[in-house]
Amino acid sequence: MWRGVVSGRWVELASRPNEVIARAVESQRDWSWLEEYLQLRVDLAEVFAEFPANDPHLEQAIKTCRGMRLLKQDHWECLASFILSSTKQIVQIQQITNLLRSRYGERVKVPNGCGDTFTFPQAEKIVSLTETDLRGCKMGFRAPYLHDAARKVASGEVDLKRIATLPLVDAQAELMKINGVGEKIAECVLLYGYGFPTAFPVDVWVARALSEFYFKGRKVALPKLRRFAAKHFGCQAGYAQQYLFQHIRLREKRMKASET
DNA sequence: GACCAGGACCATT
DNA sequence: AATGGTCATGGT
Repeated sequence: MWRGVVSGRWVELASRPNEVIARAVESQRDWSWLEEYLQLRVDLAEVFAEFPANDPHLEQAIKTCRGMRLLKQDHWECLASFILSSTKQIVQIQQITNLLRSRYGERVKVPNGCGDTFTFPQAEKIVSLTETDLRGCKMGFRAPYLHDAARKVASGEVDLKRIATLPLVDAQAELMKINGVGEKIAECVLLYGYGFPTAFPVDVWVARALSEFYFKGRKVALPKLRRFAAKHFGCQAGYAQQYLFQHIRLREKRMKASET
């Protein structure tokens, strides 16, 4: 079960075979905001059909991560979250974003008995904060990066809506105008926030997976990995990336669990 | 205490 | 085009 805030509303999700059970605070006559977030109209079979043929690692990933979908997250929240992600563990990223929410977000209605819940603070709100405020949320050297992003987004110097209309390379260059946003974070935002299907972020986990699966375990430099991915994974490379990422991380978790 | 975490940036080669 | 140091903070 998952609880969170989507489009400013509290929501609880439970997954069942071939369906999702959702609960909101007030009755919803229109769930399109959630269908968009979960990308429920995407036909996974059509996505997998675009994967390279005869790739046993992708086939294995499809099995271990069955049904997994890419989300379409809020542009600003996605950008800010990935700026905060650099060389941080995922649980720590959640800790930082939760601090930001509870201190500077807006409270949302929750069902009786559920804990306090807040929206992710808007760029305009982040701009009004000092670097000390931001460092107080445990983000360390990422504080000036987040503030620069908030300033450029709030002022319109970086137009997050317009980025959706650009070709991939131009959209990436636009995001990289922000201090603290390099190729990897830009590709994350393009994939998880905008749904560019060929965006292929290469983080430490994906780099490991690519090296192990496609380069016989040799250490391969990032630019070379990116070039390989661009030609090997095709027009749904983003989905391939997410399946490889989740596949290798689940395997790691199982390994650690069996050590004890 | 060393080492690493969904990196970016800067200087150097 | 690639390598190395640095940045803050917390977990193992």
